[in-house]
Amino acid sequence: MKTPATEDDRVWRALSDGRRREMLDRLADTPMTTGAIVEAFAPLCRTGVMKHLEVLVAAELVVVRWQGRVRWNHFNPVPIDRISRRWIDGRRRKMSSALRRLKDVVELSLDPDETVEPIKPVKPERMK
Amino acid sequence: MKTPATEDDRVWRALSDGRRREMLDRLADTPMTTGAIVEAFAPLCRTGVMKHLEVLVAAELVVVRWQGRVRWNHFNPVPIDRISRRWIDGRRRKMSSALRRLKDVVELSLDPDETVEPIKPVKPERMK
DNA sequence: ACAATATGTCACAATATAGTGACATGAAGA
DNA sequence: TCTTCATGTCACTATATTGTGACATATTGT
Repeated sequence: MKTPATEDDRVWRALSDGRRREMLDRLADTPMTTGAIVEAFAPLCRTGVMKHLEVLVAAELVVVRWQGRVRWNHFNPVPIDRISRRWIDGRRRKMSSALRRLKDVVELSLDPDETVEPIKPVKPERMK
Repeated sequence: MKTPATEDDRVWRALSDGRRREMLDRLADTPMTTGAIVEAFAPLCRTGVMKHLEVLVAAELVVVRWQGRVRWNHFNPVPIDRISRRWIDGRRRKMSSALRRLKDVVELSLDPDETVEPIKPVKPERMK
């Protein structure tokens, strides 16, 4: 990504990592201190956990709250709701027509001139 | 990601890049040849475009169909629908209760012992 | 046969990301 | 005060991702 990174970009990026999705999943059940998260994600080291949390906080998927020396990490569902609306719900129509097109195309693939498997060009091993 | 990468992982990864999301957005309107995509995404070079397409194909978000020497790239909405169901719809309940918890916590933050802003520990500039 | 076209592959550089260990600091408790 | 605890920051390595140019190959049209 060379553009400045929008809010949505940060959310998608944050969600692209399975560990972070798992962290969110746990935090959606209940807020946790950083230490508790570290235990839950062993053998990943504490610094590693904190880096993931940093990404989640930057995306506003996690909200931090302090209680003395303890840091509580809270899941914030708003950003996910936002990208879900913008990207999923806002495209339902497009998607269903795309699906229809795709089905047509795949079914037509018995036509000798057209293939779904790219067995046509160059040496078969190269043009996979 | 050190684990083998599941189907869902590949989808999330693919969606984490804004360019790829934009490609999908266009392909959702209409299938395109690789050349047409390259034109649309100038000044990104052809090899760059193909790498993005490769990621999208690996995630099954794009289905390829050959017609002579021309490669048609079709958007496949199924994987997005899948992660949407598993991750968004399947967590609605969790999310709304998390939101309630979060609101409570944020409102309570007038309590002198508890803060949302991490202004407590260490030197203020360091413990951001 | 030949040239132009559309695509695939390779080798490489630049940058981003994930992860670790060492060290530092404020809070809480004895 | 002194010790432990929870956390933050820095320096560094390893790996992944992104991007480019050069070259190769099949298809199409002349």
